[in-house]
Amino acid sequence: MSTSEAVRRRLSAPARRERIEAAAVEVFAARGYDAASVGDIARAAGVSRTVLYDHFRSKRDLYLHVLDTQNAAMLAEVGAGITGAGAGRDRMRATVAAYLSFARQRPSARRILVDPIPTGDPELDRALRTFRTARTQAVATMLGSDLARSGLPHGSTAAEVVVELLITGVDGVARWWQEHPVATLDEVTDVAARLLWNGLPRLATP
Amino acid sequence: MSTSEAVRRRLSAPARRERIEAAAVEVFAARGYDAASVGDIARAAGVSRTVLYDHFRSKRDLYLHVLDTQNAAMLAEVGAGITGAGAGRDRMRATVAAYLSFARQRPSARRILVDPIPTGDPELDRALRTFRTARTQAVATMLGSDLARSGLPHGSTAAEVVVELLITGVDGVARWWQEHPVATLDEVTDVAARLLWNGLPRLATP
DNA sequence: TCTCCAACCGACACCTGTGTCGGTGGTTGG
DNA sequence: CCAACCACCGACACAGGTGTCGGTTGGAGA
Repeated sequence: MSTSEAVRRRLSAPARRERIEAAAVEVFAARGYDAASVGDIARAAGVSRTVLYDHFRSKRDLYLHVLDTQNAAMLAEVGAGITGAGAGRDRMRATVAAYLSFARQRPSARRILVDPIPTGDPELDRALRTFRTARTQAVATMLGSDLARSGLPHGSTAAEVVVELLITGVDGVARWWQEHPVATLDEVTDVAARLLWNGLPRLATP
Repeated sequence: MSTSEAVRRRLSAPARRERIEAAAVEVFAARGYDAASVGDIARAAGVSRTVLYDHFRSKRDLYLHVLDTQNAAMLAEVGAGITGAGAGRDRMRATVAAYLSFARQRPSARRILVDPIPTGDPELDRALRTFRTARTQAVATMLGSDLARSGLPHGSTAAEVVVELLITGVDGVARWWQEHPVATLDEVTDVAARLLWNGLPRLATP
């Protein structure tokens, strides 16, 4: 232990790379892709600007890499929170809780992945769209039986509208929660899940 | 009538200003504030770049003006579509229909006003936040009686969560509709309103 | 301890965008 | 018809961003 981690100035390439990615997540989330400069990210990573180019081909390359990593993290974390079994109602509640929990712990990741950021770059927009449709698909299959029971066949307009409203609505709640952190996960989850399952007039019924 | 409108090259100041604002709405919506350049907007308005500075102090000034105008238009159009009277359920349906209709007719306005665009500029972000809370307030008062009947007092956490989920969820549907224009306003409105009023398992019941 | 790889950086070239200024010519009221 | 106003523009100065290159030095393996 001749060189403690705190004193070490020169990191190994993977470690530095990881720090750059972490910094990039924050800066991209805070300012958006276009407004975030490589200089900002490098400074946040505690390194000179050119070091970034030793690890990533370009700013766009870094961004795509960040998207990939964060999307995988989100799928893993949210997916793990969903118990496949149980009544539809409990499954819904578990999913909402998992997403809200993830969004609370990694607000920057949520923002980068979910908030619609127009970049004008075809490749970047395509990547974001791909992630989004994957999420939609996942939710659609999760709710498949419940939707079918309500007479909404898979792929129908009505089913797609329902799924879209669920996803964006819950994400909106996540955004609200981020700005009002006093509320507890339980109460927020409860209200959201009950609204979606019972409807507005029956919110009080469990 | 020596100079017809089609041949006229030199517009009056207000007319030119209006065209610049219209072009700015499109460009800002397509690329976001930071990535949209004054040159892009000027070209879209069919005019040289410097003309823009004869009408607006700066790019930021133009943006704030655009936000103001579009927000007013949205409030007017959506507000007009809401019938104050009627059962809570019908009021909800009318509001959803009004918003979806607006979003369909003016997709760029919807995008600029509602999609969360991080600019990093305090004044701009503050303006957007102001518009957003105003919208939230409007929806909250509209649903006030229904929320109270469900035991959610005005201003409570639960009430705010419900309102947030409604707004963002319906906006998500608007976004979906924009990318799937085949669906009719009636069916989309119907599904969204029924989901929010009846809950997922009772979607089929009218 | 010595050596050598690679993590790191300063300086440079280039591009794109914003905002300014002086001038030019279409348009219109007299 | 003509003179003055003002809508319009080209060219400029400047700021800030991206990506490159050659050199420097920490630190791990011998």
